[in-house]
Amino acid sequence: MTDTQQPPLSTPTSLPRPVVVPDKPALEGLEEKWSAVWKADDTYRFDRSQPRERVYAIDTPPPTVSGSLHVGHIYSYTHTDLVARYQRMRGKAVFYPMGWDDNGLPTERRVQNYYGVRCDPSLPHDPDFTPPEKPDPKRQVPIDRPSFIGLCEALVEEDEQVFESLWRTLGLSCDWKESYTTIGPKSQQVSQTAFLRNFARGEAYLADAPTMWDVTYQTAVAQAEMEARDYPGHYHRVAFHRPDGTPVHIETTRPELIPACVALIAHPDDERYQHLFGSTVTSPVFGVELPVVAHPAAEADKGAGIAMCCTFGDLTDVLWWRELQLPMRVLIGRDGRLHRETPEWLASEPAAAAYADLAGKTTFSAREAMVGLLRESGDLDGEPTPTQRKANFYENGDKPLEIVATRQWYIRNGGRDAELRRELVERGDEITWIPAHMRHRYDNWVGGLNGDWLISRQRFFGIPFPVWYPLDGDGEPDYDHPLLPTEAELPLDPSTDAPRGYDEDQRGKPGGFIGDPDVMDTWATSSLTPQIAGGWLTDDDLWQRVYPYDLCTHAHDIIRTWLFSRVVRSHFEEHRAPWTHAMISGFIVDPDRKKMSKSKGNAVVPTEILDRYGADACRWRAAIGRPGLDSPFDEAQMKVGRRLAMKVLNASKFVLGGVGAHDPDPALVTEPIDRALLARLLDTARQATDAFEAYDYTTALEVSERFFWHFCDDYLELVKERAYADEPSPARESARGALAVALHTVLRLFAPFLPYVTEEVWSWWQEGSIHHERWPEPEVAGDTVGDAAMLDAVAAALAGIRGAKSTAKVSMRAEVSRAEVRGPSAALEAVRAATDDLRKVGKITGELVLTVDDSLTEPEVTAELAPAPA
RNA sequence: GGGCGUAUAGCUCAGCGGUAGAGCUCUGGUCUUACAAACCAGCGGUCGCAGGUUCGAUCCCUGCUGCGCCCACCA
Repeated sequence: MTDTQQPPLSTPTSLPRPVVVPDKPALEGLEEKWSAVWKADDTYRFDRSQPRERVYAIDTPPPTVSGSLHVGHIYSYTHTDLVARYQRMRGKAVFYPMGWDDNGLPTERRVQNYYGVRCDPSLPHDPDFTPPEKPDPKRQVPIDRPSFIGLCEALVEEDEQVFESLWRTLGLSCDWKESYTTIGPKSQQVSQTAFLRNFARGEAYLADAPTMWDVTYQTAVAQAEMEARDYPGHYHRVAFHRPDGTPVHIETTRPELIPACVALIAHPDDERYQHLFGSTVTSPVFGVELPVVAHPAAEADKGAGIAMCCTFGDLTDVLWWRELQLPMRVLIGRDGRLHRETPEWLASEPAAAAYADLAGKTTFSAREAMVGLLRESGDLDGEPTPTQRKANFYENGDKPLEIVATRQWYIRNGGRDAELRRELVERGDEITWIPAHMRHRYDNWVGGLNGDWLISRQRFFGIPFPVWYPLDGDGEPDYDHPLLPTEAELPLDPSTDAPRGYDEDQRGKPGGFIGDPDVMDTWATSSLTPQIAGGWLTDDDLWQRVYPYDLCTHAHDIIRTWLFSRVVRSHFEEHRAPWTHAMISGFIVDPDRKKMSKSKGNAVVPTEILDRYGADACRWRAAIGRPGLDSPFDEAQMKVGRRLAMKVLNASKFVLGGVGAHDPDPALVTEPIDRALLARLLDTARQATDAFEAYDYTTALEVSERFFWHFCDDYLELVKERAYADEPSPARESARGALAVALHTVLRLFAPFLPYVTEEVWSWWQEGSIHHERWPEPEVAGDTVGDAAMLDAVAAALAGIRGAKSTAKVSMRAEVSRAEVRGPSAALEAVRAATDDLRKVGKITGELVLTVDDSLTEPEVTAELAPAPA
């Protein structure tokens, strides 16, 4: 490319138009002003006429609308938006829908607290229901199921409006017309259809099996929703008895489960218990005869080395029960209490009498009562000793999970199938992980699964299973032959819709049917967000244009839930991963590097921060957090972002206010120093583009910012006298052209990060939205624009002159009577080319001597200051 | 116990096989006509520890230690 050709740093401008620069540009009000314009103009509308290869589709996490937000969330959502805006400027039609995760337990809980009600599905529907005026969370009013669901729907709608307003203020460039909710009809249809297909292919199944159970919410819980927490307990050393009366001591933290004991188990190699294998013992207090068996899962160094197996105290018990084919003695009910009726294996006296002390009690109370019984019988050896153990909790619960045998729906996820597990790990390999090491989280999780994915929940505000069961002549349901609808009948609710071939009045009657009472867990729905948002089933044209998606983004905590579950569904339905890239955010943690949470009181509320510093500052802060890295919240950093936004306004005002609506035309740029600036700019755009292509938005910001500060502090100072000269000259036009090109380009480089100030400045001198402009495209540029190194040499000389004045503690306007610049010849050539500019900015009135000294790497300056005027 | 990440200036973080960088903080200075919520200049680090590879290691390898996260751990 020749000197006079237009480099591609700028696009041809539209017709000249008046430049309107405010006297006092300000950040205040920009969010309100421009988000309204973007909404009115539909600026971020998805152009669905584009073919798949020109579409960039994003699967965005639907926020839990009933939850509370902290600043970490807005950072993570900003990361997605940075990529979305970059891709849009690269010419892609960006499919960027926002969803709301509004179904499920979090919403139920919020409704319960907000209105002071609880759902009682046994109550008949009251059409005149109104919520209590004064909610009393301690005394929740029981209400019928349709009324409860009505309250849920009303409240999530309010919550969603608050969220949308926040996201709009933050400047997320979603197409709001593509929004979805996880409870809405589209989600119901997609969830139920996908479920039916999973069932038809054998990927979903109904099983009556031991299940992790939350006694507070009285629902089953999936592995992905469990977390281990420290839980205090006591070891109790308890004697079982051989037929000859010899005691066999075990240690247990859960003596209340002794009545549910089915065996004692030790490791097959444990010499201490060899003589017991094959024999029987009797349980203390109850005198139930139990086998002593060997199993390798028993650990010799744990407790007494021999364990009692109860159905069920923990997951090891489930393993033993299954592998050793032990009987099931269920003791704990769904309400977390011991059964009120005496179990049949305890029917004999005195077992039944002893059990009467435990019947109907919570596990906690039963434990105390059982210890009392053991003391009476003399089978408690010593005193219970305190211990700290881990127990599994539902992540939203506050009581340890119990294991209860229930009938539940499952989807296969490789937890019980090595081949499927391998396939799912390979799906993970299809994804480009950002950062790469996040793949390990996925692999670890898939590799560590110990059961299939439990998707049914015994709750209300969720998507129902589209399933009924026929009732036999005795009114007992036949779970082996469920009644299923056709896909065309979906969505439906089996609690109000009757299956084909039946009438509604046969519901619950012998020979009739019942509906499956359960709802799907929210992850069973959100695992289908690509399908829900992308028009699967309903809009094949859209689906073909967006699937597979280009990107999914979220923080690392939901790799095991949301990310994995979407891979599972996509694997079954489409035999591929649902996206090509997964960009995983870290957390914003508090200054002590503790995770932010509302309950800990260390969460920073995003609206306050947005109000105080502005959206651009928040986005800047988000952008300096690299993918996958946790970073501590520090308010001082917000100020830095705000300062950059302010600097953009001021520098733009200066450039445009002084030189007017100058064409950003590189052909005007003839002076070597100006051409050096363009070379630096081109290099910056290249680096920013490379970084963005690698999803490294932080580096893209860094290089752009470095250029911009250098532009402001050095270049602008250096050329302002020349650019603002009254007399027209090629030198003046060169500076003005360079300023215009630089501003035109740097605004676009900043646009993904600072959408508000860049749009504001763009409106001062350009038509249309900057967010529809093309990203500076360095790849089609020549490399002969100029010599960027010149700038460094001149900047070093300038710094030398400033340094001399600073050391002398005089004003930068102080005159220099003589200056000498020493340095390598190449640098001096650069300085020579910028002599006039340097003299002006440095106020060098006397001679300026250039002395070649090739021993130096960069210019050094000695400056003699003129005596200060009297 | 398994896995992953991380350790660089007081703080937050870049960096990189050729004897260290930015921003913030701090210190000193400057009203300079875009910006004093600004600008200019400066102070500040044996790059966690110990080995190894190399002409040369902050960077690569091994081990150790600290910190963080994920998973497992309920007898």
